[in-house]
Amino acid sequence: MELDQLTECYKAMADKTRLNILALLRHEELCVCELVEILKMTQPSISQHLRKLKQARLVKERRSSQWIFYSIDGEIYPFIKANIEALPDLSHKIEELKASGGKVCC
Amino acid sequence: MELDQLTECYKAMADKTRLNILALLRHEELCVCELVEILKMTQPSISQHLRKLKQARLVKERRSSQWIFYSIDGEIYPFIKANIEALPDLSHKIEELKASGGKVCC
DNA sequence: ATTTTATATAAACATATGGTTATATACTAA
DNA sequence: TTAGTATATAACCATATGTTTATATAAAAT
Repeated sequence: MELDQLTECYKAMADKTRLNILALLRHEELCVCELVEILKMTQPSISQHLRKLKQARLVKERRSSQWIFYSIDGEIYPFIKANIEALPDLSHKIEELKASGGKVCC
Repeated sequence: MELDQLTECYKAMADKTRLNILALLRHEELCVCELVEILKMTQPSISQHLRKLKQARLVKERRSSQWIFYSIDGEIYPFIKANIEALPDLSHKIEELKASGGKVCC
C-alpha cells in the first residue's frame, strides 16, 4: 500500500469524532441523523466527517428512501480493519438510542 | 485504550513525513542527521516531527555522545505495531545512505 | 576556553482542518 | 404540487499544523 493512500487513511482516523463514528459503525450501519443524535453534534458536522471517511474508503453508503446508511467498507485493508476492531465498544450508545425510540428513523 | 490516546496516535501517523520516519526506524535506529539526509528535509522540520512521534509514544530516543538516536518504542500497543510493520520497506534508502558513507554519522 | 557538530526550540507565516450558519438537493407524504 | 424530512454543500471563521529562518543548548574537538 502506498504511503499517500496510507496517509489519507490515518488522516481520516486522526479525529476523535471520526473514531467515534467508526466505533459505532463497527456494530451496525447507521444513518446520519442517528449519528447526530448519539454524538450530539450538528448534522453538517457529521456529514462532513462522513465524507472524509468515505473519501478514505473507510466507510461506504447505502441509500434507502430518505435515509443514507453508512457502514464500514468491507474492502478495507486487513490491518486497518484491525484498528477499527480495536476501538472501544460503544454498543451501549446504540442501545440507548433504541431504548429512547430514536432508531430507524429520525 | 482510550479514544483520546488513540486519536493522538493516529494524528502522529497522519503525515507522510512521519510515516516515512516510522518506515525507516522500523529497520534500525537512526539519528536526526541521518533522517535529514535520507528524507532531504531541514533539520528543524525533522526534529519537530520526531517530537510529535515521541509525544505519541511511537518512538523513543537514546543519546550517544553528540547524537540522539531514535527508534520505534517497544511499549507500543500491538495493533499500532502492526501498522508500522505494514509500512513500505525503505531499507534500500538506508543502504544508499551507508553506501554513500553518510552513516554513523553525520 | 573556543570552535565545531548535532539537536532542540522559538517565532513567523501559509495552509489545512473542524465547527457553525445558511442554503441546496433528494426523496416522501399530503 | 406543496410541505416536510434527511442529507449534502458552501461560505465563513477560529484554531491547528507544517515549514522556514534564526537562535539556543549540549557534547566533542581543538
